[in-house]
Amino acid sequence: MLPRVRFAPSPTGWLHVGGARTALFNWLYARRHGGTFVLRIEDTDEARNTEEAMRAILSGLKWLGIDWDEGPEKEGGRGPYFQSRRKDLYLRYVRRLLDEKKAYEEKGAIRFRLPRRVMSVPDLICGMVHIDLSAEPDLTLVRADGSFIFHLVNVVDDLEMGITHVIRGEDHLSNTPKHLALYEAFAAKPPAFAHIPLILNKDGTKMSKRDAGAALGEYMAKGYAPDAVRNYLCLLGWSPKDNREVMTLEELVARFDLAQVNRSNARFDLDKLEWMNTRHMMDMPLPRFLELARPHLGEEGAKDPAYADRVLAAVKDKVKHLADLPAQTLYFFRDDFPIEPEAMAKALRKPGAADRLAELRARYATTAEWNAAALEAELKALAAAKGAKPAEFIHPCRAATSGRTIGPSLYPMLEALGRERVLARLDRARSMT
RNA sequence: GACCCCAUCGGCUAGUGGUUAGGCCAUCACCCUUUCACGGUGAAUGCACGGGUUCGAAUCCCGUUGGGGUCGCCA
Repeated sequence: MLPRVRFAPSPTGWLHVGGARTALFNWLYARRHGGTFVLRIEDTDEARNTEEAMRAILSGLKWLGIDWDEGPEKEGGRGPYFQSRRKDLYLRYVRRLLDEKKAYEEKGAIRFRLPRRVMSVPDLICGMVHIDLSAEPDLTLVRADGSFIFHLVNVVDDLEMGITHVIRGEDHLSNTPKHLALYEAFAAKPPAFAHIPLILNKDGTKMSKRDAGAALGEYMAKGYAPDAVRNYLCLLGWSPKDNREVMTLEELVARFDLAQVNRSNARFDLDKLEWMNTRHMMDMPLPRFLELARPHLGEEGAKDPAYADRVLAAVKDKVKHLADLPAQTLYFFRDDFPIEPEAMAKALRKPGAADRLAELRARYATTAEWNAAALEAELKALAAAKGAKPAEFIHPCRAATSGRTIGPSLYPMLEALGRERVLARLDRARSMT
């Protein structure tokens, strides 16, 4: 039987990295085994649910490349996929428990009689876990106001939706015996459970929604590559066991399985995510980079899309975060870009810089082919002819054309800027040396 | 507090009785170099502790300590 798994967030806040990774593991498991990934919205807490949070969760999942086979915007045979629209169903299950005296009413609420014995949870990751329910208080299923409690709806939905594997955070492990008791009361076969370790903050405390860096939206806004965030998240609690770290989506799908999921919690390490991000930016094909980067360029990029793409290609291997793009590429789009003090001091105000810029300007004015290779050959030939090191031309040229001391490789940068801009800027800079 | 899970460099991890305990991030040094990066080489740093089992434990068992989680009419 092909697996059916689900991610069941409650729309009470933004998607956080822990939830994102849980979704990812479920999705990966489904894709790896040709199963079905269901997205179910657990909106039973009407007071705290927001439409905004719902949209944030969906867009976060999509951003990570996670699609669902059944769920919101994609109705399947087991819907509806919002718990707020399944109340009749829950009521039927509760009535049945009431009829069979397995539940009772108390102060208007309905409570489930927990079996007072040791329950065993066969967990795919933690092994067999025995938990004694003898001292546990009965489980409330329905509030006095008639709304339903998580444990009830979660179990009923997993049952009704034919979920075969419940992959969720380890924080649910201790509650699982109660869920098992519910399955038993419904005379139903429970799904397999796999409790994955939690993601901790850098200081080892549990990462929760409000912690710094916990919201996936932050990474989306700062312009991380989803390929990198997804890859990094997978490496928290899972390992392909062969020292491979940088992997594409396809590679992750091909390698992922529950058997290689760890039992111990992992800390979120921003430094490594940064590294992973630049790695992915450099490794990814240009078309993919353009697709991710274009939206971050803003108005400047929209004026001349072809030029914008050339700019992006030139800076691709140097970008840390896509959100930095507007500031980082300002000089490509505006002639009134600032000349940084450091560029002024270290390059333009050097003795002989003005002459070099003039010589280079003359040379570039007549360069036949305006491309990186030709520009490099011209500059080096000029340097050799003047008995100077290429660097003595390179640094003033970079400062003059970009106003900065750091940036992409010079020749591709000049090629992208185009002859007209480069010559004008070399002229302008001479008067500032 | 009770119960549950966990424990290898600072972080993420490989390792399932015999290894010089490996890789990646971060750190430091050097090399490469048109800047910044990238890349390369090297360094430093680890099996939480105590008992067992065994010819032999990072690996198996028990305990201690530490960390995390759960005990809601939150999910």
